Amino acid sequence: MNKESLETIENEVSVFVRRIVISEKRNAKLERSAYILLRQLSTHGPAGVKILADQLQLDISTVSRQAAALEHKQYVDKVPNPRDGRAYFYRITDLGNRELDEAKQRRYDRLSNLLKDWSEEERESFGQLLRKYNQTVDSDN
Amino acid sequence: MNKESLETIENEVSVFVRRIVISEKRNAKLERSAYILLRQLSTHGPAGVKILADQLQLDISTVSRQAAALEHKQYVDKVPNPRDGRAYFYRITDLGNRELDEAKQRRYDRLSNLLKDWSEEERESFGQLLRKYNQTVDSDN
DNA sequence: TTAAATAGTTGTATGATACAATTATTTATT
DNA sequence: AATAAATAATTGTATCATACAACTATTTAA
Repeated sequence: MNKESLETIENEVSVFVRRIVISEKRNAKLERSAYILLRQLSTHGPAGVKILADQLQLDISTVSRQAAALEHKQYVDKVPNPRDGRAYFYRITDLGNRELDEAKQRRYDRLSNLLKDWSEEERESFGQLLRKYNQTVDSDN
Repeated sequence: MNKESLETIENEVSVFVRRIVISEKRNAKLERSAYILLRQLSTHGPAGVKILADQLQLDISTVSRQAAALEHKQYVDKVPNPRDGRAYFYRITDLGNRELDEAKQRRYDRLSNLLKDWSEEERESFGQLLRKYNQTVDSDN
C-alpha cells in the first residue's frame, strides 16, 4: 500500500474537518447538529431518541437535548408513543420542513459556488469517495 | 452543474465530519487540536501564537490555550522572542517530536487498516480531492 | 408480583472554539 | 522625548457538541 496516499488523506482530513466545523458555525442559522437531526427525521420518519441515537451513532442524552431544542423551536412535535408510556416520537413539523429545505438550499448554494471551478468528474468522485468512506467506517463497527 | 453530486457531497460531509471527530476523541492520546498544532510547529518551525493562529485560521486565544497545554506536557518550549519583549516562540521538543511521530503512526495504521480494501486509485484520489477542497476553501477567503 | 430491562431526562464534565477585556511592550505621532 | 496608537499574548466568560452517570417512569420477564 502506498504510504503517500495515506499521509495525504491523514493530513488533509484534519484540516478539512476543522474548516467544515468552523464554516458551519458561521453560517449557522440551523446548527450542524440540528440540521442532521432534522434531516434524519425528514428522510426516515418520526422516531424516538433511542432510535435516533442509534441511527446517528450518538449518545441518547445528546439526542435528547438536541430533540428538545428542535421542539422548542417548533421544528418538531413530540408525540407520546401510544404503545409505550415511556416513549415518544419526534415528528418534523411544516415549519421544520421549511427550515430544513432552506438550510439545504443555502448549503447547496455555498457548495455550488465553492466547487464551481471543479470538473463534473471531480465533484462526482468526491461525493462517491466520501460516501464510500462513511460506509467503510460503518461496516467497520 | 449536476445537482446530485452536490447533494451527495453535502449529505456525506456532515456524517464524515462527525465520524472523524468522534473516532478521534476515542483514540485521543494526543487530541486532534494538539496534534495539528504540534504538526504545524514540526513542519513550519517555531512560531508565536499570532503566527500560528494565522496559519491554522484560529483565534489567537484558542491557540494560546492549546500552546499552553502543549507546554505543560513539555511537548513544546516557550522561548521569549529576543527582538520583541511581548512575543514568544513555541518550539517543539524532542519529547514532542516523539509523541507526534507516534500519533502519526497510530493514525496511519488505523487509516491503513480502514482503507485496506480500497483500490490504490481510490485512496490516491480521495487524498487529492480532500487536498483540492482545502485549497479551494483557502483561496476562497 | 416482584425484579430486571428499557426510554427518556437531567446533572455534571470535557474539548474546542470565539469574543471581550486586560497587560505589557513596541511603534508611530506630535 | 513624551504621549498615543498598535500589537502579542493571556485570561475571563460564553457557547456548542458531546459523553457518562444518576435518576424517573414504565414495561417486560421471572
